[in-house]
Amino acid sequence: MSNQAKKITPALPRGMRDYLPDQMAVRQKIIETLRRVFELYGFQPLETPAMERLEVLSGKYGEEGEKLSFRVMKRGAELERALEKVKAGEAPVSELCDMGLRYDLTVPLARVVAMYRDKLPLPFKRYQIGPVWRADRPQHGRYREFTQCDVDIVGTEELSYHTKFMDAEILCLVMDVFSALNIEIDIRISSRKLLEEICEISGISNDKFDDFCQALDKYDKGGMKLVVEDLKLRGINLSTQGIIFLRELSELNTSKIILSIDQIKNKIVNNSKGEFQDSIGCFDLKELFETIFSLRPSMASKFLLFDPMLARGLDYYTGTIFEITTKDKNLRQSFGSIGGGGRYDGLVEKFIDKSFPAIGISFGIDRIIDILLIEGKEIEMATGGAIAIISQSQDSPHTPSPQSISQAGYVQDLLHLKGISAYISPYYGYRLGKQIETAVRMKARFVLIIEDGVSIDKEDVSFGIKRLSTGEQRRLTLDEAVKWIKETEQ
RNA sequence: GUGAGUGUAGCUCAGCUUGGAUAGAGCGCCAGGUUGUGGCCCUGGUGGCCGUGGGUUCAAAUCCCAUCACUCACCCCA
Repeated sequence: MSNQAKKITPALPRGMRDYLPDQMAVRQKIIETLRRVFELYGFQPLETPAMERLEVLSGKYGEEGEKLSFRVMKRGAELERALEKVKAGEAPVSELCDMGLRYDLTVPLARVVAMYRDKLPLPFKRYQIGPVWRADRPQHGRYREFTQCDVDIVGTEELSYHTKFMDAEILCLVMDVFSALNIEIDIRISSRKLLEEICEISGISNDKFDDFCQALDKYDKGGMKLVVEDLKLRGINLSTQGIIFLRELSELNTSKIILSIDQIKNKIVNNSKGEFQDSIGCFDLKELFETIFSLRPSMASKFLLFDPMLARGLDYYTGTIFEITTKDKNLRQSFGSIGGGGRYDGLVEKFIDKSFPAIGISFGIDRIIDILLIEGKEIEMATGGAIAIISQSQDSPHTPSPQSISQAGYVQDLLHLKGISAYISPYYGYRLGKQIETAVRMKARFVLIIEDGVSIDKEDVSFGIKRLSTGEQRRLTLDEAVKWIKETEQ
């Protein structure tokens, strides 16, 4: 009966993926590398639910983020009631939903800090790895469900020096992570405070700041011309002076970082008509770069860039911002950024009446994996267990004798006790070629052959053990086999 | 949300322009060659509502319309 029923098409939700065992091996290895670095720096793991109450999520990401959030409908009677209200025009459609899938891991962290502020040590250094969801249109390197790996420090205003130090610590960690992964990257760094100052001097009002940032973000793609055009589209007409100022900034040679920050400071002070005596953005950035240069001199000069044109999209950033891309231009073009983050001092304050300085980085694990695979970096293959137990005898076709099976079970149990993964071939009793072929396909590293008429309860009984990667076969006792298997583990 | 492209076997694709008889290939899968030890080779076999619905026609994988799905670009980002 059931086989006549209409079949359900096996398919995934758009933009979401399965990770098959081979892919999982790669993922787990990379995640392991990251985790190791995080723990070296003293970060602790955290997990939070996939769903959050809608009010926790909303109002944190900006208009675009709002649109791209997956929402979850109310249920039961509550849904009925909301439906009535919406139909009657008494409530907006959004009234039908009360929860949403998390859009990133930063807002949930802010919620956690707000909820457990008395229990958590400050500064709170945590990492979190898990899926986030965005209702984007998928493209290469862009998914609707993807794994984010966040490392954040939530500090306390009482420790004012450490508060500044946090940014440098996060950036050092980023450099260490990519060194461990052996990926060549650039870290572009700027500051929202600097952008605010630039925005003001260019003659753009404060309420257009987000538009200004998003327009500025276009610089990478189409230069100053595109930025000006984009600003126009957003209803911002720059004064000639403003355009000249921005052009000067964009053409600034930033190869000498500290020097160029000083130059920008001067430009800001000069262009401000006496409004600015100094630039807080520049001051902070200079301090940050100097700190990193003293912590990790060689790495810093290799990876760090100062980019006054960097903007970043999320609303909640308040200070230092940065973005990670590969040095390889093609990869950079096709994947975009593989990580990014910044300072978000005001986020916890959206929940409670206390503010916590905080900074974090988000690694785009999926893109990092894609890049490692493209670059052909060697990644350990999955193994489906050390040893497959197969039978030489075929008592009656495909039906091994109870005696033969109990021998296999006995051997398997002994191997397990010695910590060797071992399983009885699903084709146990089929012709040998078939059993070996299957063992290869199931990614076993060895096969052990139970021969006809062996009494295996004797101490010194030996078996044919074949190493599948080389084809080498030896006759060994179980102890010797265990030794061989362990030797060949890398 | 806007624009473009693609849907044919488990997978990658050919065929479509110019409609015509049992819709092909490679890979995979299954069986055998192999009285029993995988990968190579050879032989045979399995496998298709040609995305879905409608239209044109004596006749549609092929032409037209609609629809859905996927891919790419924009947007935005990880």
